[in-house]
Amino acid sequence: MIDLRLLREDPDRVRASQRARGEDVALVDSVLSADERRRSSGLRFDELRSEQKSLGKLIPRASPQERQELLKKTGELSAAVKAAEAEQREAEEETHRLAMRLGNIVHPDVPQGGEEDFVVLETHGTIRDFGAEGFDPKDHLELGEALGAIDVERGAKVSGSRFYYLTGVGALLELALVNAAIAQATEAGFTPMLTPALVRPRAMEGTGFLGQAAENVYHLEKDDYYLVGTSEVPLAAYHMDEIVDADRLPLRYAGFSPCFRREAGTYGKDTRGIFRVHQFDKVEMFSYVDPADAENEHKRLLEWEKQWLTGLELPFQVIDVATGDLGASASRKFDCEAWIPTQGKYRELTSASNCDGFQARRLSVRMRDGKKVKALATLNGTLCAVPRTIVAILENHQQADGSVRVPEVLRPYLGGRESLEPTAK
RNA sequence: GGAGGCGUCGCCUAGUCCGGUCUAUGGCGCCGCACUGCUAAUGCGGUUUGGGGUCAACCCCCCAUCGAGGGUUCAAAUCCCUCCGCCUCCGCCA
Repeated sequence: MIDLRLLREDPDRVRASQRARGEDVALVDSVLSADERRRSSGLRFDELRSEQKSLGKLIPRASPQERQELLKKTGELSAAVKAAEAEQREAEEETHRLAMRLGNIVHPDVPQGGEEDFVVLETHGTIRDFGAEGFDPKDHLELGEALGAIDVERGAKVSGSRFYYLTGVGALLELALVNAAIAQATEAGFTPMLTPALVRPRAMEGTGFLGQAAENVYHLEKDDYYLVGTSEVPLAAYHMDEIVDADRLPLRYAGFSPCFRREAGTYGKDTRGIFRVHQFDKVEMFSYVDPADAENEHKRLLEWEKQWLTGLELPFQVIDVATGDLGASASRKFDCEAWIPTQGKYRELTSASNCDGFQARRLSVRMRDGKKVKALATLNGTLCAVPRTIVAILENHQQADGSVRVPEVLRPYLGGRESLEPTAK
């Protein structure tokens, strides 16, 4: 939810933001008028209720005639109060319902446009020239199958398309990645967290995933649980309804959880291998900070992601995601995209979002700064989304003989192994 | 799945049987002031959150808030109903 006070003071800014996102601009005025109705109906209720209370207090000590009179008056007031209360509540719900549909205010530096209009901020690492090395790179699935690391056929047999098994060294590789990622995050001061994968509607809605993103969320109808698409959800909701003392900030958590995504509307996209799947594990960084520190924290998250990818020796670029591709809750988003040799392009591996107070207001997470209580800022950034990282590692570090070199940072977590070798079959 | 208990403004807690004097008690913690040669002790005052009014700001005022929602009533922390959460015991099961 955006700051309604800001909306009242500077509606044009909110309109501009909605327009940039490609969302309904008229919604801004609907929210404004609903909010005005909320204010005036609340005022009326407060007055009536005040009168009713003060008269009611006189009743126990009143003389019999006075009592008759008072009962008559308060009886009439009672009906009026009920009506006013109903109207107030209705206006409040309407305001909330409409306001929840507004996306976050977009940061002024975000490039305008859609998915293709991102701006490349940085490029890191060197793309290998396989031609010069004298062989054609194999794709991650071919490599993974030869290593006995990935089994998508049985994944499909058991669970359908976009499911997979990680087997043998594939399973070990995931565990190594997760351990290495958690180690890096812990070193940086994050608290490691294992989080629930099933959450209630409020957590899902508060994090901003039940808007346009709703079609990509699994829902267990019988129990009204949602399967999280990222541990961002349980981490954002972790401090729901709490007031955090300013001197405890920043709070940094590194969540590890399975992630579930319906991938609706992606038919035919990335169908081969494990680049785009319905279930995967991910290590996610999540920060609660003072809003004044949010932009700096955003940069810090990005730096940790770059450190991670650099350690894995992957060539990648950093992009500033355009307005139309931000998602509801981010005011700005940096993605790190790793080079995928067989696709000949950079693909998203990590994503760092600054949500400002958007999630915090929806989830009622606030901070106490001296006497004042205000919404704090939340940010999140991927550290390691396992399958995509495996894709990038296999393809970028493959050797002519079909083996895969293990980057040094991972070796301690793979029993010192320096390369993954194809299994004889 | 079955039985019982509990949920009060940071934490603990009084109040609920018997509706109004609850403007929710007291303690701890915290903040301010005073005092003492110093951080201690003591005294006094303050200290839920949200919405609104007024305001340059502070102050002040009003309304809501006793897990959530409904009901009864002129009036609900208190009575009734539903739901949620936590705890204990039993059964079953990783």
